[in-house]
Amino acid sequence: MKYWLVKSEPSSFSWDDLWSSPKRTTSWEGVRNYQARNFLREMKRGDRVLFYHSSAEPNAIVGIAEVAREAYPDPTQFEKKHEMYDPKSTRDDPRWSTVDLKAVRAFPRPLTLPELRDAPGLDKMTLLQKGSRLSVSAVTPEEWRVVTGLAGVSDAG
DNA sequence: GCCAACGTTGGC
DNA sequence: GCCAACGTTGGC
Repeated sequence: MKYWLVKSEPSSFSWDDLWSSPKRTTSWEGVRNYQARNFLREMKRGDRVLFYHSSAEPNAIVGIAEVAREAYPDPTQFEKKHEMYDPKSTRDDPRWSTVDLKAVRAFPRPLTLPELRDAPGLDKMTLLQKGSRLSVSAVTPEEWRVVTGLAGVSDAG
């Protein structure tokens, strides 16, 4: 099992939005960055995913989700009227992928960006790198252990 | 609101 | 293939 992190601006889609979705699950549509897309394509059912609120008050990891469905073509790339429509993508060779994410558990409290920056063992974490804008990133098992430890949760699900 | 950092586009 | 210009992200 691998570990990941996804960012979302809560003003567009928050942890609470995920939690209140049918089956606590949503399709993670709209990723339009190749590196992030490649990570989506690597995800396996059951992989664990940290859910991060960006441009938020506070900026923080707020919960754990899991991969409920592995990568499939992002339908929004074919919808002409959709904001994320990509005229260069074809049905034969879809350019963009999405996965389904399911909320597993909320953190007891948000684990804020300053706390993450202060934590020993997270200095290499993609989220914390200067200028990192990647909306989907890989998390190492050690980083996962540190983050869930700080949050005071086990990963029992 | 500012602006550094980044990814993408397009002219050459 | 290079790289300047541009648009976007996202912390502050």
